[in-house]
Amino acid sequence: MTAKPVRVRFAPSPTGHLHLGGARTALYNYLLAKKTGGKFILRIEDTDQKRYVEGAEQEIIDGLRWLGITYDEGPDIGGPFGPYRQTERREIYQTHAKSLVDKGAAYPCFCSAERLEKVRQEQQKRKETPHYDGICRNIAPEEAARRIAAGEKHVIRLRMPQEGTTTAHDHIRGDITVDNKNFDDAILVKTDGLPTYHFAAMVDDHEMQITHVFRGVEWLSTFPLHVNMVRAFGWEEPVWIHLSIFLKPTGKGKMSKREATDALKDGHSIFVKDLKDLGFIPEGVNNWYALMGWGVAEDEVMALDQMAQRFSIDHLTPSPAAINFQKLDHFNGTHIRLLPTAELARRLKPYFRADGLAVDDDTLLKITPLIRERLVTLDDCLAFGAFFFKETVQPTREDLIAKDLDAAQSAAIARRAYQILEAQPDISHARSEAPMRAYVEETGLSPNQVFGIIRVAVTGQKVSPPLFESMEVIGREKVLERLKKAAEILEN
RNA sequence: GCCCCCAUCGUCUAGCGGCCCAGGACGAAGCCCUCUCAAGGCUUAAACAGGGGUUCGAGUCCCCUUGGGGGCACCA
Repeated sequence: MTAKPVRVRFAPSPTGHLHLGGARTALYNYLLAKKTGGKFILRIEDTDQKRYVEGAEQEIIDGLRWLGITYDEGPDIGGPFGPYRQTERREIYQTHAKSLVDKGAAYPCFCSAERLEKVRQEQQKRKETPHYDGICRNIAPEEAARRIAAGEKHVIRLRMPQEGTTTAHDHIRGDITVDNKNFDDAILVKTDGLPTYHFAAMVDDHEMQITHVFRGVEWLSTFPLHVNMVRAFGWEEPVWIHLSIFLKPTGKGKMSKREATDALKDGHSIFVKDLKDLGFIPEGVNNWYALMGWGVAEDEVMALDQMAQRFSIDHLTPSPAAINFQKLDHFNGTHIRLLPTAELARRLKPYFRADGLAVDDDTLLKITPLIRERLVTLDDCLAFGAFFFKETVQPTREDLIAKDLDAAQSAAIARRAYQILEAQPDISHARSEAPMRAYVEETGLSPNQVFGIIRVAVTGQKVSPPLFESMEVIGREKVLERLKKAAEILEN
């Protein structure tokens, strides 16, 4: 493939949360730019004032930043092809619309939305495909100019060819040929003077010198329309790549609002913001959705820079992909284990803090290697390590009783463990394990039974990081104290 | 209804006419390791939607059927 530097763009509309599909489109753009030494642009498509959501643009920016998908030009950082918000580019669209009208490739249409709606309903009643009836198509330019000058409300429509076919080329799907009679004369500029997506996107992609366009398959049906527009201008076409959508885990249909809520209850989400809050790390998240639609033969675990090296638009797949949250868990856990200890500790800290625990860095650094391979998400650290930061633990009597033993026997073991450990000069892993194993030997019980009692006594839970390492971190004082308390609980 | 797209293990995918009795990953099952839970190692089960062509030869090319998805707005 070409190593020529590309100019690519992610162009979301600020109408909701940044989700998986958007993030993946952004990622592929970013990857291609990095791979070729090109530029990646963020452009905000905010021409629909009705659907505009306050804060959505910021969420997109924050989400991309968190994911590590950085852009070279964008609304918040500027760039040589700005502005990067479409509402700030009105004049540019006006100019281009005028040039198209002058060429006769577009024309003003004075039909009201109400009339069009009526026409549409009548067509549907007659079981016809709804379409614009084209009555303004043949208004003489002079008359149109007069009506515009008189202040009559109008839109600008593209004069689409009414016969023949249009063939457009998609990089992963090949040629797509459609009969031109299936197309309406699409609206380019709305009554409010703002461009529609169709128009604004084509104009901006040209103005910003975009070489490759990644977008969702929802644009595939209007693809020939866009190509016609670009050709009407006489512009060079970019390489088009239509990415498939994500299906819900069952593979039947898109994720619904309800299913998104259910996923959240299960600790998963299709929204970037949630994923962050849920304790997923960008490395894991990126790796996960990158591979839904990009086929890699082997060695699937990759960081962003490795992905950029290996990325190719020739290995993108056209078929829709069902979301698999189990795989997200896998990638997340894998990338957590790949993090250097100090870095992981740094990321874990806020989760302990949020739980109201007094975290000291020294302890945090010691326990990080102990809990690391047990984490699927960052907030799992609480389940495995919260007790390290607590003064006391509250084991239940039930948990303290080992399998096949009774309370008195278990208490005796706790007492004996106390004596053995107290006799040691310190409670380091090296010092504690050997005598304890010797004791297990002596009793004829299983390590599981004996260590189980001590684990519950010392950590307050049945599942914990390795016992001896844990005791070393907890410290001699507290370990002995907790052992004694456990014996008392059992003896009552 | 009309138009367009898609189709390999349960899921994500490799495969771009012979290298494939189809490879990897997640998940599942079993074994090993083991103080719990994990992590790790090994092993197993699991797929070319169906039918026609083209070709010496098809998962790979063409057509049809079926199934799935998307679109048919002064929304993106």
